[in-house]
Amino acid sequence: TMNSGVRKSVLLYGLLGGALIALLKAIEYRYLVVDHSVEIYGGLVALAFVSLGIWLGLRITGRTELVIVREVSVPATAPFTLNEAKLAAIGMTRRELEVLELIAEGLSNHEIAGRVFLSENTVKTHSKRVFEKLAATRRTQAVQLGKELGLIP
Amino acid sequence: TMNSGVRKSVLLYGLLGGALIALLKAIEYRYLVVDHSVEIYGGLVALAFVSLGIWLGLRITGRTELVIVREVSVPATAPFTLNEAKLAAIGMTRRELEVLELIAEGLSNHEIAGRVFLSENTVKTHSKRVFEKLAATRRTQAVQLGKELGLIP
DNA sequence: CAAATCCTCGCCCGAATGGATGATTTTGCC
DNA sequence: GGCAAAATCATCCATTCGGGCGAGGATTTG
Repeated sequence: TMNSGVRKSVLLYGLLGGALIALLKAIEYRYLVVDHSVEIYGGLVALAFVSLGIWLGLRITGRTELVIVREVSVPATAPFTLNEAKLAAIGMTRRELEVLELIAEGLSNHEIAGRVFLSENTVKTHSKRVFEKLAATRRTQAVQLGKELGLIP
Repeated sequence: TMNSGVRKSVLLYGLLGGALIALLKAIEYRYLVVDHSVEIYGGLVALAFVSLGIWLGLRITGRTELVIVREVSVPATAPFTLNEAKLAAIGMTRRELEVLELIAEGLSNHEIAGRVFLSENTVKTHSKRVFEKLAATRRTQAVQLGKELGLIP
C-alpha cells in the first residue's frame, strides 16, 4: 500500500528530474549543474512540487465563490401597461378606451368631442358603451373601475 | 540574486529533510531508510512540498465573495400619505375631503349622502366647495386634480 | 358577396350635476 | 361667553350626463 505510493512519487520526481536535467543541458547550464548539482536539482524539484501543490490546491477546492445576492427594494413607479386581456375580455374597443381615458382626465363630453374631432353625440355613444361594458352608471365610477382593471393609469 | 533563492531552498529542504529523518528514526523505519534512502527521502520531501503548495494555494486564493446587487422592483404600492400641506394650502376641510374621496369612488351625491348620513343638498354644498378650491368644474376633474395633489389615493 | 364589428351621428327625455345665494346649527378656540 | 370657521340644509335654475332607440358608413372576415 505505502509501497505503491512511494513508487509513484519516485517515478514522478524521477521523470521531472530527468526533464529538468535535459532542459538545463539544452540551455548550457551544465557547468552550474556540475558545480552545485544537488542544490540546483533539489531546489528546482521543490519548486516544481510547490507549483504542483498550488495547482492541486486550487483544483480540488474549486472556485469557492461565495455568491451573496443582496436584493435592494426600488420604489419603482409601475410604468403602467395596458391590460389587453381585460380589454378583450370585456370587449372594449380602442375608441371606447380612448374616450374612457379622456373621461378620466376630467374632460366633459363636449371637450372630448373637440379633442378627438367627433360630434358630442358620438362621444356620448362611446361613453354609453363604456358604461355598459364596465357595468357603471357614472363616469366617476367608470374611471374607478377602469383603473382597477388596468385599462387606464 | 539567484544564489540566495537557491540557498533558501536548500536550507528549507535541508531542514525539512533532517526533521523527516529524525521522525523516521523515531518510529523505527530506519531499515527502510537504509535500503531505499534516496527514494524514501525524495518522496517524503516531494510530499512535503506538495502539501506546502496546497496550503499556499488555499491561502492565497481565499474566499472570493461575489456580491450581486439585484434591484428588485417592489410593487411599491405607495402606502399613500395624505398631503396635509397641500390640504391646508388650498384650505380644504376634512368633510370636504371626505366627500371628494367618495366622489372618487364613483358614488353619486345621493349615495354619498346615504353613506355619511347627510342630506343630498349638504353633499352638493361640500362638493361645490371642493370644486371651488380645486378650480374644477366637474367631479371627474376634481378627482384627477385631487390625485395629482396627493389628497386622495 | 354577406355577415359581423366598429365607428359615426342624431333625437328625446329623465336624472344627475354644477352654480348662485341664503340661512341655521355645530364646533373649535381665545 | 363669544367669535370665526365649519358643517348643515334649502331653493332655483342651467347644464351635463345617462339611457333608450334608430341609422348610415367603413372595415374586416368567413
